[in-house]
Amino acid sequence: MAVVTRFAPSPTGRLHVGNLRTALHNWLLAKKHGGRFLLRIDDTDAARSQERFVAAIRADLAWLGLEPDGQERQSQRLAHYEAAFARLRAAGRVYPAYETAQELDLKRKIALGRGLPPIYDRAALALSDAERAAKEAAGIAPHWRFRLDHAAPIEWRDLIRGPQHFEPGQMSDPVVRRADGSWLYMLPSVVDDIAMGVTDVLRGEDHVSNTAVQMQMFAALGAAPPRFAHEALLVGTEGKLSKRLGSLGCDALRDGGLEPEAIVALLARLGTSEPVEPIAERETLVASFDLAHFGRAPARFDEAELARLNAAIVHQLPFAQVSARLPHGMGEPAWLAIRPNLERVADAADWWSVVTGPVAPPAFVDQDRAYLAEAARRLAWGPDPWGTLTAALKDATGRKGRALFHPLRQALTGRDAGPDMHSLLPLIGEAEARARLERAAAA
RNA sequence: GGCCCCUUCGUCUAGCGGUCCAGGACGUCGCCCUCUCACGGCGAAAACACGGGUUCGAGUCCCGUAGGGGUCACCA
Repeated sequence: MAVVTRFAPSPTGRLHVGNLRTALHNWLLAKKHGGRFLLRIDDTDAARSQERFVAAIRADLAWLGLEPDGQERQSQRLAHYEAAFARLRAAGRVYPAYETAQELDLKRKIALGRGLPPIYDRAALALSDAERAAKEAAGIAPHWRFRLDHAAPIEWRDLIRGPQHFEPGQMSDPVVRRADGSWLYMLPSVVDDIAMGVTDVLRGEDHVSNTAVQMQMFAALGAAPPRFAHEALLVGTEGKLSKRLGSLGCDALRDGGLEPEAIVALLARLGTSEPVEPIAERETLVASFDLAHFGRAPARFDEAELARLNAAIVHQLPFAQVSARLPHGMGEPAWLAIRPNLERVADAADWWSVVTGPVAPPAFVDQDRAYLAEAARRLAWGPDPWGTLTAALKDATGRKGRALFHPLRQALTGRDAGPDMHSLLPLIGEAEARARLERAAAA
């Protein structure tokens, strides 16, 4: 059977690293099995959903190369939820409840205070017809809960966590519909997973208990449940779930000058037994992807590690892939010369400015000024001007090592370190190089 | 607090009772390459949370302790 996975974000904010990872893993899982990766916008919460975030999510996925093979939008599928709800209601699996949010909150606090699990007490289920009528007459609109079947334990074999077991009696009957008639995540998700033919639900472990109740929803709607896999969440470098991590959006990553390949390479393998490596080829990542490689403990996401990986990726990037992002006039030879010294592609502009000038070398002592004047006179153009120049100066002055090379680098680039002068000097050009040497000698 | 999950080098992890004085990757350190930095090559240091069991034998099984993560919303 063909594999169908889905990524179902709610458009209430930008995608962050946690989201990105889940999206990527679903994409990898689908591709690994030649299946389809679907995007579903979970926008049932009209108050919090925003159109600009829908656009941002699509753009972010496209930037990362995670193009969906199909898309759905929950706000356009309301009729289906209505139909499923009617079925459940007819089957007695859904019931009206009249408590206010404040009352429920109070009940929870009391239970917690007494050391009890804050589970809904099913008071609404015990209401008589007369009591319900009274509530309705008083103008109280009900919200609706899915009635969990307490008869048997809920079990499934999780593709990452192994055999799972939940006692429905220890869980609250989930609210599936608000008093204003709008839908909560729980039921629409099941209805859509059935309709979309989703075979594998891969999500964060914060969803495990949701899966337990959704198992019963699939059954109540007469559908076989998909396979489930819950991955451990990411934590920050300090080992806790950090605010920084939660707010580290895809936009911030992109603005930070990171390559999508670096983000993908890290997120694809972090927390798995596969080594994190600067792999730019998507096929390699797809081939090595396996849910069996996932650890069950939370993994740390380290921005420094991402930065290092980005540098390694940049060092491999061919000119054709970056030329559009390079400063005007910067060609392939310059890219190849500068590339090894970059952490981010954007930093290429800085080195390019060293080539184009002007540069500001330090003040030299008399001895070095004479040396640089000598260098300006002996500068000769050819296939390897730097090799020719340094060889000539070595003979003429007897200098060697650092004394021979360092003043030249400083005068020509204004810096103490940088790309190989053999490749840098031809880029600077004969006239400009001589001018820089003469200027430094005269300063 | 109840329930679920987790705990091996700094980090991600391999390990499914003996072949582990614990292997790999990243990082770190050293060496090499080299006219600088970077890249690259080679090498080294570095871990079984703690306490009890079970067993001839435990990183591997059991119990407990400590620590961490998740969840218990008219969020998703």
